[in-house]
Amino acid sequence: MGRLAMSGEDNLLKLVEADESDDHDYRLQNQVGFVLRKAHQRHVSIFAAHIGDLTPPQFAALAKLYDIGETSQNQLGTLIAMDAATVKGVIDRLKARGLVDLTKHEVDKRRLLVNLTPEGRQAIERLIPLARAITEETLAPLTAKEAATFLRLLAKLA
Amino acid sequence: MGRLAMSGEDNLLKLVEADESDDHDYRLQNQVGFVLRKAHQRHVSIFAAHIGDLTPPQFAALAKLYDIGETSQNQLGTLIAMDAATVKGVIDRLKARGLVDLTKHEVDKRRLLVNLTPEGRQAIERLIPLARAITEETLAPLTAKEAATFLRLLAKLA
DNA sequence: CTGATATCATTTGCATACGAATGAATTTGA
DNA sequence: TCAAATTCATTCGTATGCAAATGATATCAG
Repeated sequence: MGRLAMSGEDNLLKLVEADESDDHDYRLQNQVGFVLRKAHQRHVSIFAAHIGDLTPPQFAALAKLYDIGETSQNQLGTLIAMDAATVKGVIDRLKARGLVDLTKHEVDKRRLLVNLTPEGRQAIERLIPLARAITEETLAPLTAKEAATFLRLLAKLA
Repeated sequence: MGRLAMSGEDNLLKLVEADESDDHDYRLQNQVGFVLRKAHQRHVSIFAAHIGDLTPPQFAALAKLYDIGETSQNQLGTLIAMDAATVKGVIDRLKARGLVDLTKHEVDKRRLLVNLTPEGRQAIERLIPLARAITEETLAPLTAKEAATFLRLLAKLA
């Protein structure tokens, strides 16, 4: 690995100018972090175009609750990759909209149990078909084979 | 495309139970947006471990200025994929730390020109080698061949 | 049993990220 | 030329995202 944009020629010059040329070989556009950030931005934009009244993290919380049922706020955060501070805000907003409700764990008084309300269940069932379309549109620049490869490699990175 | 996690068996049952089974086939972990978000989180974490005193967006701004020299704030935002409101905050913080300076465009009085200070130049030259290491570590779960494939497909998505 | 640890949740502070509204300056087009 | 449209920058509001500190509760070890 190392230099990503260095042609085969001009090696002598590169050696002579060493540091400065080396730095200017660095291209932001080729760095995985920068492109990852842009790809994520594009996906969020596609998501918003299909589902305007819910953010991807809010959707993730509902979808996970629909999948596994009642859990503690912290456990839910672990499952959808949010730290405690972030998940609290997401759940608070879902609660304010009546999509989840919160109850204290009877045995372990530290825990806050989160569950879908009937409205929340209805919402996620309505949204899942849209989410399938969002995934498809996000992957649309790739062929089916490329998409499969991409998802496999992305999963190894995440 | 469509259903991502449906086995070949149970098709009759699926048809009978239709909607409910269909919804429960949806797995958040397989959705490109969710995995993209997690991969991005992991990269930011690796970045922070190597470069603690600068965020990836701040680094991107410095790297781009180092690459192209003075530009307007808006143009810089376009080049590093940030909207006007976001880039303003990033530049304000870099200015507060003395890494960039701002001057008014003499001809077009709407524009705010951004440039590296000597300290900013020194900082980015020091950081670029670390950024190369960050890219390598982020891609470490992949073989060299996989990494090349991944970057090619990711670029098509972004 | 009890002091040390660990876990769950909350709060605060800071940094993206973006939509929408606003104001200033420039460019366009009839 | 001059009104309309566009561009650049700023501000406000809302929503992640994470580190660090705090408080309440639970578990563990001696």
